[in-house]
Amino acid sequence: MPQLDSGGGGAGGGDDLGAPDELLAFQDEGEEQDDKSRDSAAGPERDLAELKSSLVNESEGAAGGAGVPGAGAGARGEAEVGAEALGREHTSQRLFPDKLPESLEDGLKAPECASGMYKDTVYSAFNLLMHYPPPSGAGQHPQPQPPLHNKASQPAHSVPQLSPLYEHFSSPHPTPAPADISQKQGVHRPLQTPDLSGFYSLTSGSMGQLPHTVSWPSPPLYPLSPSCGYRQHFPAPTAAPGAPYPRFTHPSLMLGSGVPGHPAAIPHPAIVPPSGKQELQPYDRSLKTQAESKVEKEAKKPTIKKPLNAFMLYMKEMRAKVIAECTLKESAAINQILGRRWHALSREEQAKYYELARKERQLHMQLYPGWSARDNYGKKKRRSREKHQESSTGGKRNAFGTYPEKAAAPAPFLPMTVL
DNA sequence: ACTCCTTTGAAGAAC
DNA sequence: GTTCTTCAAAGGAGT
Repeated sequence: MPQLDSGGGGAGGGDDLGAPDELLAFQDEGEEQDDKSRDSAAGPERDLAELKSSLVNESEGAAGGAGVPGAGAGARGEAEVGAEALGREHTSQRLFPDKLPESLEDGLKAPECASGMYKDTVYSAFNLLMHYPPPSGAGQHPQPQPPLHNKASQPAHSVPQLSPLYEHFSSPHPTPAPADISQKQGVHRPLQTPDLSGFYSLTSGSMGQLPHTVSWPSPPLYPLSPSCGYRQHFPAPTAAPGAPYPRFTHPSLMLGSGVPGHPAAIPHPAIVPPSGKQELQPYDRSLKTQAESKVEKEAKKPTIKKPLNAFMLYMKEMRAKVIAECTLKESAAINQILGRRWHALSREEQAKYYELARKERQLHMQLYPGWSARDNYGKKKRRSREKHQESSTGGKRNAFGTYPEKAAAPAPFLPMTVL
């Protein structure tokens, strides 16, 4: 179990919800980090960085090239020239990871590439918002608010919404919890732990007081493939002059009256109609017979989604950035890039997401005590077994998410002592 | 309208 | 205990 500080006693207190898989991840990352700390002469570190770079570019090459059949036209257009060549290079890189083509290496280390990745990495307040919005309780505004999670209301390149856990995680001063967060959704909720109470604490008013940016610690520079080798600036109509990063005003920050104690009436994001569509309006519903409506009610019983894991949280935050930087729109390609970036993160940075995910799970468990991931089994159509087996045994990763290359060289256990 | 793609992590099922 | 499967997000592409 990674020795994650729970943020000033935040999530500690005997909470043992940490996933065992986190250990594996941290073992891998930990080895790298320890190498870094042991040898600042940049020998092993450089090798590792290059290895990571090769991995990243391997996937990005695939994303822009044949690896992703439907890769976005933009990505293809920019990366196509080098993608195939890169792909060939990568083959040799895998075999000889310590030998990175000089030209590629230079390209990867180009300042403009690095700057495009993490230089502006920011945890904007709204960026961390509302994955688990505060359930409306006492003092709730009587007028229903428009749903926040309506995709149509969210511009394609808007920054994604994340949990207030993120806020809590990032903010040293979480606001106190509202008196009652458990009066919605008809779900019995046991007592809240003091730790969790803060995660529902962001009223519309208090959120408005949050700083617009919360910075990560300086992350490692991340090399960009040619497909992401340039920087596309964010359109920033609300950017303040001289601000290092555009200021955004997220709609959710302006919900309700803006008065503390008036949380907006936002449905829990983990609860969605099976179809993902809006429920019928009362007028329409009245046209249905009772039997029909009963059947529909059964069919439309809201689905409680799984809590997001660390990587999902990371993806949710970074997706918009990758889209902007790489002019990619296809999620498959973006996810490949994000997967590589995830591996390129330092373990301290990953630890933040693991910790956040752990709290998400804890919160989810408290919100839905009887819920099981099994409840959602079968609600998606299964993929063809052949394809899935191919992907899991075809040299990518096994069921534990480890890659064959890594599995061949098990890393020694290094206790997690970050934070 | 629905499924696939693609990623990692978590959890349940199957052996 | 180990291995396999499913689902979580995302949105373009294909059926």
